Amino acid sequence: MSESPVPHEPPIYRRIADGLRSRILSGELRDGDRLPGENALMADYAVARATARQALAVLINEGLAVPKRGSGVYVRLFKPIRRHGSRRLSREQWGQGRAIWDADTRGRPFTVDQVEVVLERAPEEVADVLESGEVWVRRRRYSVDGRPVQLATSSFPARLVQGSAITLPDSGPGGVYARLGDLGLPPAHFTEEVRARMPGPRETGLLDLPGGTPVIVIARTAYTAGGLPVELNEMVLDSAAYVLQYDFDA
Amino acid sequence: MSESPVPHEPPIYRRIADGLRSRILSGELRDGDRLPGENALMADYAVARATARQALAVLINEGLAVPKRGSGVYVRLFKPIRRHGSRRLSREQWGQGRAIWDADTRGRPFTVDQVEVVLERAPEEVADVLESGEVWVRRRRYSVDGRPVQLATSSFPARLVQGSAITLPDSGPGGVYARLGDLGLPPAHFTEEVRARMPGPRETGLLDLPGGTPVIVIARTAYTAGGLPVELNEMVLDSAAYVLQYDFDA
DNA sequence: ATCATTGAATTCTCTAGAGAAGTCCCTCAT
DNA sequence: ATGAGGGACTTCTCTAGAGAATTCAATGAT
Repeated sequence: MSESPVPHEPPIYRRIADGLRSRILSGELRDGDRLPGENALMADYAVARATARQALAVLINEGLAVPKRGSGVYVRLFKPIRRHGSRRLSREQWGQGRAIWDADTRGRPFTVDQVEVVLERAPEEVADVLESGEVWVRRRRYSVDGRPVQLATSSFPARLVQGSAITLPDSGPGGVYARLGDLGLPPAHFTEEVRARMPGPRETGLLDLPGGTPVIVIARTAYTAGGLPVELNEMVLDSAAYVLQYDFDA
Repeated sequence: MSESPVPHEPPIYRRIADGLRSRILSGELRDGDRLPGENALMADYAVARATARQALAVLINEGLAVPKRGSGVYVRLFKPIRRHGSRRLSREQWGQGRAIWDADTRGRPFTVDQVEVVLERAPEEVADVLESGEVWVRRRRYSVDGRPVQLATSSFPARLVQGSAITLPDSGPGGVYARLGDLGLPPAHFTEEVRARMPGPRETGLLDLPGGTPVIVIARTAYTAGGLPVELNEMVLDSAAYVLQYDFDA
């Protein structure tokens, strides 16, 4: 009968989460600070353990907090790496080029953790793009400051790169693009498709992701000036570690 | 003393989730299919309700499943909209331009749900980019097929656009970019910064997001040929609804 | 000084149960 | 046929409690 004027009072765990969130966003709790844990919330709000956990899970899920088992729950810091799509058009020449989000890569070199180079049958999507059933695949993991931030899987049409250093773990000076140049197939054009989603268990493990961190997935296709696809690079990025930047003209 | 040869047997809820996930990825369970619910899992695996819920939460969190209260948990479908960064260089002219991810926008027009146009003091980050303390702000929400997919907040330096149709809810034919052209300030260059993260409660509400869906945040700055910043557009996208595409030359 | 051990604190996993709230379909009266 | 009303089923929220796994600092032995 009675229409409730307030559509719905949020549940307890949500109100606890809201309180903590506003303390984080207001700056009262700062990067790396410790949040009140399960026990503290149980005492403060007189709720059961599961309810306190649920409140913390909300913040962890939003990426605002990171749980450290046996230690506590902490406010998460965000210091992303800036990744430029097309360097050529980048901000230097455009206005002061102020950026919205802070980001430093200064003096933090990438290191390659794991490399694997194998000849494989291409899965259907890859075969479609590269117009090749057999591909050389280079899988690697990149880290910054010892922290894994990106997985990359590059595929090359086998018939084009057979015998080149692209099929070796060490692709030589200048990397695979220099080798493609040696083969008379220098990439002239790139297409990047960007998605975001939650990681699967494999990605969570390889990137050592805390809960509540999505991944950015980039599928980059490189074409020669003649329009021939020569590489498909699928990258999986820790979204907390990256800002992508793309510059283009109208 | 004894090193466990198996590093760690995963907990029950994770094994249940793994089983369901592989049934989804193998194609046995398809888009829109109903997953075994709490009660079914309790019976099948002889676990408590909370454990069954935890298993389902894993999949929901990965974006593989969507819960429908009172009804069940369903495998999620993914039919993204393709958003092009620079149309000018797009795939049409480059190879066959096969795409990795399917996407259709064909015949699904955008509609604008909500529009708000106000004069505001610019927050610090915005003021920095636009070099203006006062800005006209246009907030709107876009939907496709009645489903909200994007929030957009455009800011314009107040002193530049004062008196133009940009300050009105209906910006006229050709939109705000046409109006900037009328003012002698046509945008010539764009910079887009792209991030991904989990949504806050406001965004979850406005975009009607199910659990486990990250958002993509794009901050786009438009510059005139002279390098003057004329617009900052902050967009929040349902990541399950979008694929971004960027094309550029080497 | 350095290293190993202990113990308290913390998160993580799980059980058992209950009621609220929403969905869906079948049945019955109109 | 159409609509209203139940009733079964489902997810959602929450309580109470217990033990495992991990972290971290203090203590004690070398």
